[in-house]
Amino acid sequence: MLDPRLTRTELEQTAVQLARRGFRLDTATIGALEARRKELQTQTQHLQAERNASAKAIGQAKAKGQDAAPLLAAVADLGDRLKEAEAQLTAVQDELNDILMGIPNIPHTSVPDGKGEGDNREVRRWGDTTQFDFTPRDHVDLGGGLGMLDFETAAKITGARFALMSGPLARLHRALIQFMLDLHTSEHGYTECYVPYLVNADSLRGTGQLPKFAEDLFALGGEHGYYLIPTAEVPLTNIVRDVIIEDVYLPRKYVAHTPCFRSEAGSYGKDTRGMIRQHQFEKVELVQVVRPQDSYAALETLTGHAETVLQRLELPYRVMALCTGDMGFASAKTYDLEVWLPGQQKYREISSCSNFEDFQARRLMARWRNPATGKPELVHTLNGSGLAVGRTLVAIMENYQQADGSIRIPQALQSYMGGKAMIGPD
RNA sequence: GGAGAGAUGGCCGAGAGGCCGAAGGCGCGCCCCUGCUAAGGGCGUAUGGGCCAAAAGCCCAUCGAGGGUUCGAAUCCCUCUCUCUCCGCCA
Repeated sequence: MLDPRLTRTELEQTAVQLARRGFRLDTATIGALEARRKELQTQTQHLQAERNASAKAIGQAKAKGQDAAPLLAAVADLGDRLKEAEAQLTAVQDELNDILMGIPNIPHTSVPDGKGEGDNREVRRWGDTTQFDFTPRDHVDLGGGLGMLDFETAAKITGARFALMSGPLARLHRALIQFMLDLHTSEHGYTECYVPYLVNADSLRGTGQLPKFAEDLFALGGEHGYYLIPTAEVPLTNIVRDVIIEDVYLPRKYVAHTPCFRSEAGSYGKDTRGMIRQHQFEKVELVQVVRPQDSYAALETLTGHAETVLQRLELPYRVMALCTGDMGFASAKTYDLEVWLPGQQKYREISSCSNFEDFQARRLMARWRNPATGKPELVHTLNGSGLAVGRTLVAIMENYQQADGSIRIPQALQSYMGGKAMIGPD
């Protein structure tokens, strides 16, 4: 959520900044609602003050044994008028709040302008694209050939967009998770967390998935109304919801491995082949909660932490600065990491690292006590995939494949694979 | 699933229709006193919001959440959430 002060006093300037990302701010409606809100709030508070004053007077009169009847008569209709005013105020505030909750974050000045994916800017590139003296296959053929990756059986068990892995490939998938967690905890200073995979609506509102993106989520029926997490960002970032953090405890750096569940509504013909886009996938997620003045430096280091995973695995990638039109709803600035996939002859997204500034913090009421002012102020939140495990597995399969369909195991993972250096058809 | 108890400020804890944004204590901050080992005194110490150019000031809201009763609710009534104890069940 944006600072309501922006839509109260700097409405036009805010509209200009939001237009950069293709969002049209309805300034006429907001301006009118704000004027109405102000009027109703003033009126309501006057009536409340009147009620408080007369209630006090009645109490004092009764305490002195005086007749309170005339005082009571004077406020006879006050309750009704107050109730009416409060109802109108609530209605306007709700309407305004609905609009406010649907406004995306303002892009940082360093974010390149653009409409979509094609306007993203390459920041740097690491490694050369893998060369083969045979025609490289994609992970679906490779996994199928090994008999360790099976989409048909997964479709029988559940449906489309699920995968069944088995044997050494399933172990490699698990090894990746252990490797990433060990790297981030022991070398990058993150605190490992185990978190709930089911969350309530408040948590999803806090990080910005609700109310606008309900169709992307899997919702559980029943009395609880819980949702399956689309990313560990939700439980990890919500650790600091409604919390005032003392300065000495900043920055907070959390890492968790979780499954992620996404309905992928609206992506029907996209990436239908293989493990790239699944309803369920594993991800190791990095979250940082930092002082506002530190958040842009933190975005660079956090992105670097995710890059380290790719470098240790010796997977070629590039870093893209997302343009204004391609950024997520809550983000002020995002870098995507794209890994080279020989099967597609393309760079594909494997991590997304974002600075949300105070956008999430405001919804979360996540604050720190600023020693300079002594007051609670909003923190800045960041997160990034470190990395998407399924896609990392795909990248390893495709980049480390041999002519015979076997797959070499990257050096960094061999200790997690019981010393094995190769996955072959046996 | 059954039975019971509870939720008050940074923490502990009182309060049982008006004098309560809330006693008292602890902690924390500032000031004073005293130098002889560890104390004494004073003051202050929640959050969000409105009016205002801003400050000051005034006002509103908040005692787990939401509704209700009342001129007036931390206090009475209803619903929900969470915590604890006992029993059952369970990985």
